[in-house]
Amino acid sequence: MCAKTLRLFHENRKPASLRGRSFKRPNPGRYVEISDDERRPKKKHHKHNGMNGSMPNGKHVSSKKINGLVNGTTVVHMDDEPDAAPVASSSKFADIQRQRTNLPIARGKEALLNEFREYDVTVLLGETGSGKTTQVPQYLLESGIAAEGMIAVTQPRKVAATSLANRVAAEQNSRVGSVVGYAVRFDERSSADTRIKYLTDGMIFRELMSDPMLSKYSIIIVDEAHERSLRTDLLIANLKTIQQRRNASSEGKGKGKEKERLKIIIMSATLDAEKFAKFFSGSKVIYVQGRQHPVTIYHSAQSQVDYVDSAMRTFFQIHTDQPPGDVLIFLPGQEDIESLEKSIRLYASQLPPDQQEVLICPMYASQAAGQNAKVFNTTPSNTRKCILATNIAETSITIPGVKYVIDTGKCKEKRYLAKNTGGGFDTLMTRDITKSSAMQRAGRAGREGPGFCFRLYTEDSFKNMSLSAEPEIMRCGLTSPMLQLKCLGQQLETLDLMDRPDMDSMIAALKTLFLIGALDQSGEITQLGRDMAMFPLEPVHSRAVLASKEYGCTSEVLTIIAILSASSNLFVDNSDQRDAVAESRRKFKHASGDHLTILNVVRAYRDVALSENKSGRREWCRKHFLNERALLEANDIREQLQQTCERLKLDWKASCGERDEPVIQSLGHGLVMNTAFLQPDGTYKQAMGQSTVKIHPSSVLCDKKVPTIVYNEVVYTNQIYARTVSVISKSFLAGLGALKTTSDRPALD
DNA sequence: GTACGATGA
Repeated sequence: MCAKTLRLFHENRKPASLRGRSFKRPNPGRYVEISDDERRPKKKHHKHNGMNGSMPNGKHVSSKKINGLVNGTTVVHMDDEPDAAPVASSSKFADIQRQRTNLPIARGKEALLNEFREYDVTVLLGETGSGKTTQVPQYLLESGIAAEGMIAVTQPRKVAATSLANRVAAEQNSRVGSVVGYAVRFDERSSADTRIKYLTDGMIFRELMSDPMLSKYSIIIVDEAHERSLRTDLLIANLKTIQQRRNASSEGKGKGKEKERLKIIIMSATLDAEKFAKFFSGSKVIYVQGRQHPVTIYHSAQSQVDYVDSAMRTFFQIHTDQPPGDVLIFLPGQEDIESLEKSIRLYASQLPPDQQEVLICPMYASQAAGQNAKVFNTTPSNTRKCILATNIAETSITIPGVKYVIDTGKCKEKRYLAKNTGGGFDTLMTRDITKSSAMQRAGRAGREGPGFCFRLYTEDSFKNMSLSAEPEIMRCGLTSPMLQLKCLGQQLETLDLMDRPDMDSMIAALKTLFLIGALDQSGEITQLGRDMAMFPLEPVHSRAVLASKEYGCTSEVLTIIAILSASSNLFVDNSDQRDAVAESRRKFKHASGDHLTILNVVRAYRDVALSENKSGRREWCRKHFLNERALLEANDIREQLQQTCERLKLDWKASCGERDEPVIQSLGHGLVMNTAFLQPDGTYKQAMGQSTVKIHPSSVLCDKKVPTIVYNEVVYTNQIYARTVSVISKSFLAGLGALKTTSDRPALD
């Protein structure tokens, strides 16, 4: 390959437009197309001499320019004014209203409303941000279709729910929390006046527990349904039966009962529409045309084995040949981001001095928040920003100024491997992205003007990609959803889902729930199980909290569980400074293992928090390689858990002082199936399963050869590793029945 | 002898 010219990109002959090509309408007669006739005129592309140029490593790359629009829309820029003044000055308000009427969806307003009036379920197709998510709820409210009920708009992510509510409140010239409100975990703004409520799908699923018919709402809009998040799938399944019951009971009761009826609107990207339409028989599919700046897509001519190296070469090709504009590179994970950062730095330092500077911004969820925020800083003059990001930049965060996207075509995906013993493993594997993901990534180049996307895979690879990701419910552990459904009197096994998970995963979840006492032998939920479902935690964790009552150590257990269930890791890890990280961790080390080590860290942080200000605390965390975000989030979680404890009459202040046994034994009640005993070769054999696990090298117990262990989770990489490990006494395990043979347990299948 | 895609309650 080194001798001959590497032709990286080739011409993509047809525009990758969705309309009429990739997207086939299953039944054209059922569709209403609402589009603007005079589409935004395509701007003439800046004429340049193709993409020819020599790369820093001497390799020659060439390709031709093509035209092509990626896919719909994105006209409303949610990030523009997330905190617009509640009562805007008249000119600003007029400006907002002008923007509203300029949206493509505005022209179809009356046609849309007619469909909403007529059909109980509508599937509304169009890209995220086309205006449908902000406008449709307002149209429904203003037209009176919602009657006296509320309109719920569900979102898979918290930031989306809050920023949408802010935007729509501004459009209604009101303050968030009055007519337009939102509800996400740890943050709610709504009042008796609230008619449009943006909330996370997890939030509305929780509401089912106290209001199984969701009677407050007359219209429920499920947005981003194509993402098929676990909670969206569960919500959709429930909405179907709720609607059947509500609309059946409101028949023949006259007009006054109109608000009891429920209307459902499913909003999705254009792929996969038929599945939703099929699931809701009698639904109407509506297609909303959107618009976006054109994005020119290049595919590589040959498949690229080393995508990090290709990304580096492509970046410099853009940097040396192309007009200003920031570059966004999609990579699967932190490791690749770090290695690409190094090589770009190395080559950038060798560029001739008349070249623009390169500013590299790595971006991934586990990175410190301050580092991630750097992408939003304005780029210094004579500098090109190069953002190296994971999937976080695909949906969650929108970065302004991006004109070029480099797409490696890879992402990481978690998968749960069910074991018939109850506990399974999570694995994280790098895999090819899907078509919808590829289009979403390309679309990131066309938010502010015409853009370019370089795909480091061939056009054939693109064609062979699956349409959209496998629904989350098919690839994750099910103990928590199964328990919540049991609480609602439902069975995951028989629920009318769009996709049903494997039997193995469901059996594993049933066994786990039985072993921790949430279900009895016949699979019925126990009182203990109902108490467990009250906590916003994984059942194995809520079991530990409940067990702490007998041991008088709820305070300690809550602290540990809050950290374990925070979304980011407490210990930051940086491959360069591994030794320093290990050294600093030793200061907090507790002989019994990682759980009490965590407790030591939180206690130390609390002491620091008493004497230091915000920056002092941050500095202390940085010095000790601790993720302050995890500590802050855990603090919020702990407060929420305390409230749940109060409802259950559980004294959350109960403390066992410096004793460690009570804490570990409480955890043991929840993590029964996550126990193992030492074998002669130094590995551990699971007490409840056949697998052999090793203690993860990051554990304080690694190489300590303690006889029996309890651990928070297993991750399968090259080997099966137990993470967050503590010593547990053998007699305690025997008492739990964890060392008995599997034949003692009743058959659950 | 070493993992860390993204979410959510």
